[in-house]
Amino acid sequence: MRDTDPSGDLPLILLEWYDVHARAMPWRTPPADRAAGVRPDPYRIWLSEVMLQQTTVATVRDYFQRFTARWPTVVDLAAAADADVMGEWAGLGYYARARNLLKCARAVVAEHDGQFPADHAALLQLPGIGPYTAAAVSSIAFDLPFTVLDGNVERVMARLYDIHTPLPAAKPDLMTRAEVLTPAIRPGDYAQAVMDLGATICTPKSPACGICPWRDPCLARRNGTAAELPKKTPKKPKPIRHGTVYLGQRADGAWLLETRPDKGLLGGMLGWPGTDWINADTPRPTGTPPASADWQPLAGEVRHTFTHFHLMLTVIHAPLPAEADPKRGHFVAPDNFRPSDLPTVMRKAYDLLR
DNA sequence: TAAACGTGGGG
DNA sequence: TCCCCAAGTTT
Repeated sequence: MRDTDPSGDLPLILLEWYDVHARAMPWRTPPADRAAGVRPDPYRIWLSEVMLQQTTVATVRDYFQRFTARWPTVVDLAAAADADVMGEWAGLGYYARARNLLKCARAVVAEHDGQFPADHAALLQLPGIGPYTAAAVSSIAFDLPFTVLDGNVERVMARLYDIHTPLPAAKPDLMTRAEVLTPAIRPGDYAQAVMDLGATICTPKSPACGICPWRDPCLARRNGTAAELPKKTPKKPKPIRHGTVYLGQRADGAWLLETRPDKGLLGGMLGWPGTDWINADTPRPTGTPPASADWQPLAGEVRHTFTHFHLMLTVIHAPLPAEADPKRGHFVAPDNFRPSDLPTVMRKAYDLLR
């Protein structure tokens, strides 16, 4: 019976699987605790969800621990200095998330009395909270019946219903299917269960269909198409860009750094002064250094790949005179300089000099 | 709608 | 080495 008309039992089957197989995570309230009445902390759910955007669980763990140790509540985070939050986020990527994280924390304090609203529409109005995160916080933190649609859920739905429309065009259809399945009971556990299923069983390559709790109703498994779903529109090739950064250090050890403008690539992050990064097949002549000094290029170069281009970075360094008055940037005393405050591409330039 | 926006790990 | 991928949002 369930083979031919399984729709009514699908959510229940997955929740039973989740009760046994839920992965432990620092921000997660296990299903047993949740059943005993333990409520998740909306601050920690929100923080983890923002960190998890386009980022693996393994990468997020350490950042989450450091953030919650340093800023235990949203009120603490709202009071933090911008540079401290950006420095703590360094290396996680997609730095607009960190800028919006602070804006959101301050909005929660200013507009919601320091408490995240248990209201999907209100959450959606906050900076950095889009359709996914609003649904995730609503369901996981407040157990409201909203449906998350992330990469995992898209993949699971595409396979469960054998949908061959390529992403992102298929999203509305996948969302409708996901919404129909979302149960009125335990929507928070259910949301995490579908994502866990996608992360551990219904994986992008070689899915473990044999041990999947939804193996019987899954149409793609029945049709042998699971491994090729979801279809995606082809990606555009990445061009190569070239640029130069200037690593200047005074005799007292202070480094010449700049805080990048809030908009654009690495916005709001600490970095080395340098040239624009220009599309080219070969390196460009170096630009104008931030201060007069005996600049010398380093052997080798920094290679780094961003979302939409490859970068070849020439690194130039110089000792700076004590009276140097740079046109750009500011000096950071060695006691205040943490290489870990730099975004990865800038840290690579520092590592090349070391 | 499409492009911009990071990084590290796995195959 | 290279390509794909990860619990997306903003413009």
